[in-house]
Amino acid sequence: MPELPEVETIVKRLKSELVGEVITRVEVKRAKSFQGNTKQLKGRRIVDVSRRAKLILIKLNQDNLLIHLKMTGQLILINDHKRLGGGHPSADWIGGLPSSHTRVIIYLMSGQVLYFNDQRVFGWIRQMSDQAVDQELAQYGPDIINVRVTAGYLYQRLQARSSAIKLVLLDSRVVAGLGNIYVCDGLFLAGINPQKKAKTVSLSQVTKLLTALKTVINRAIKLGGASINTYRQVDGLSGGYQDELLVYGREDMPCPQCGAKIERFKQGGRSTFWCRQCQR
DNA sequence: AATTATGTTGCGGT
DNA sequence: AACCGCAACATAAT
Repeated sequence: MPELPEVETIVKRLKSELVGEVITRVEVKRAKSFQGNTKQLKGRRIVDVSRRAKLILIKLNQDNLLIHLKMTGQLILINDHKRLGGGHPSADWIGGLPSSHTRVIIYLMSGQVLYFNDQRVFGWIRQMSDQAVDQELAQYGPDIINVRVTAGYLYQRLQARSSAIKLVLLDSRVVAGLGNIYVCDGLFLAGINPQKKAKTVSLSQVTKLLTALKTVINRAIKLGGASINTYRQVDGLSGGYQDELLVYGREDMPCPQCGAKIERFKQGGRSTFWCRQCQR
């Protein structure tokens, strides 16, 4: 899934394209992917698009559409059946649209069409009231790039946890927006062993860790996210961070700092990539 | 055929 | 309570 940088990239583009648009029709091709009343949504105006954690919030003049892309969700916007921004067709998205992975199609008054593709069908679009949205979002800790996340805050939260630092960073109740890619790369950049118990990470290490996490996150935002597998930007093109990965997905390749082999092992059922020389 | 996959939730056991 | 491993969701690629 898209992690924070990928969702942020999508949201920025959607905001500039969709604010002021009016929904003319919502077509649900897979019931599990959409919860709401499609008839009610007809005629609703999009007043804002924003991101919180890894969620996309499309605010309407009444109600909201809250979207989670989970592992394989894509939001691709087509203008009059031409891909936004032009360019020639490529392998940058999964087939023509709608594709066999298209789960929901949102038609807009201007003629633009928003496709929600989701190969694995873990993602969803939900029509929700303001109150329901607040309730849903309240369970998340602050975003990793929120100014409220200071080294002091993070240190305090880590102190309370005896599990491995890698696993605690993936806990969205502590900080939101981080996923496997950026946690692996952030821990590498900070020189911290992913297996180190969270409560044993010193304040100066936490300071370094926070800087490292923000560095990789902001770099990835600048590059339009990491297209490892199915992630695509709103125009269907790939991001660029996949070409700058430090350790994620680089098992057996040389460490960018010391040249030792990057290793992989499982934590919480998921792959952790790291350099045992550089991360202590 | 088995393993892997950017996420999250929930269950049972310790 | 905190923590852990594992399964579940559903699909495709290697």
